[in-house]
Amino acid sequence: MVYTFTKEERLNKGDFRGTRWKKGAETSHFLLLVHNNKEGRRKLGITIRKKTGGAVVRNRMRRLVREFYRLNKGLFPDRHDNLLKVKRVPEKLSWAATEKELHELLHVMNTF
RNA sequence: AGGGGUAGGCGGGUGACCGCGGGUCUACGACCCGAGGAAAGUCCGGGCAUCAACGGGCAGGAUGGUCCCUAACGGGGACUGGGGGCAACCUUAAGGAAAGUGCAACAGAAAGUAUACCGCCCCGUCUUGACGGGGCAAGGGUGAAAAGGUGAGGUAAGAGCUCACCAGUCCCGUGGCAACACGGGAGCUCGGCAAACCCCAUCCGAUGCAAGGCCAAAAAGGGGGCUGCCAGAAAUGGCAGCGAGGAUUGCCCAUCCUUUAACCCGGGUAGGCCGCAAGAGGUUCGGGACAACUUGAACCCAUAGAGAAAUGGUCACCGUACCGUCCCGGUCACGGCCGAACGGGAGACAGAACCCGGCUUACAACCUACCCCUUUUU
RNA sequence: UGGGAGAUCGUUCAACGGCAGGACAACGGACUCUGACUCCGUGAAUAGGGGUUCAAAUCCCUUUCUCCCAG
Repeated sequence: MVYTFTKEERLNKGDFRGTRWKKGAETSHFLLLVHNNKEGRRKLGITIRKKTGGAVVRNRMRRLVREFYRLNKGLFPDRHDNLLKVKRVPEKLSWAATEKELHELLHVMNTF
């Protein structure tokens, strides 16, 4: 297992347009959408609305999610675009709580 | 000891492992660099870039005590006047109301070339407390504001009618670069609001890096007008005018460009490259200035740069204020206080997007300097 | 990123610087056997802070929030 997250694994501007997403799993704070891509590579995109908080809060949330992806890459479906939407930000942004909730999210995802 | 004022500083540090963005090189790796004092709000100013034109006028906008600083500013400094505070100190959009237009609800007699409700005084009449004529604006009453204020003289009653002091206006003198201050004199007067229109003085071209420059795929699409005269057999060419289109900020004036030739012309999207990153820097010392600032020398820094956006995660240690425990020592007015030991203990506001100078707003904990007031002790 | 507009009862609209007013909704009463309709009445608001003025929803400054436009 390689613990990296390079530019090629990111979803870019063009990847969002005209894509039909399928709902993967949902928890109180996160929503995972997946889409079978043609590149044969696992890719990740994170979206947070501006209403959820200021720039500092949104940056911190995004970094926590990306760190989780980097360390638990095998849990995400391969050869798919993964779009993780942050519905709202928890009161306290801690690594332990985020990790726990994302594990639940992917457990639901992989059982179906 | 308590309370207050002013000016600042700082915005955790060290290490390990796993990662991210950019750059360089001997390139599957190594090395170096990688958020803030406000990066924020976008309220001002400047650099830079483009517009053939940074032409004129009107309109529009901004500023508003004086002098100075600055690249510039609506920023800063010092001083003057007004206001607040016992004081340290704070605060102030602070030009013009005899250039003009306007506004002042309600109340009140009257709200601006003053006026007379209750009143006061004189004269006349008669039914002796009313009516008529005249004088007055001191007192009452209304209002946010009532035509200088207080006291004395004066008078039929009164009034700057006269006098003293105070306030205001104008003139003169002295001091100051000036705003103004101080002193003297005159006549006694002619309110408030310009963050109402306005007048005066000073300043402002417009648009903004999604500016702008270069390269430019595929597919589609646009333009090459009309009249007159001349030349020519004709095709067509030349000149002039009109029109059309384009360019400039809201308007007007003046002005400019294009109107080619059967294949050219210009526009221009996706995408790519450039713009795109070492200076109006800081500290110390010396000179000038009350200061903002400026000047000379030395030293220190200063090279983040994406293009949907990089600085993260985990762990360990250090440790200030503070909190808790223990009971060891000291002190005691027996409430506590101080020192030591042990345990806990890093938290605020907040994320660069062309770059700087300010302003404004947000901000946990800690630290520094100076000053004022009150109380107690000596 | 740049430019512009706005914030008034629970909702939607008014208000030359001079007592914040309607409509719908809510509540109470009358009418009715009961309800609807109708009539009468009641409560409730100028986004926060500061300034100018005798007096501010209105004028000025500042903060917060919302909406629209360009690309």
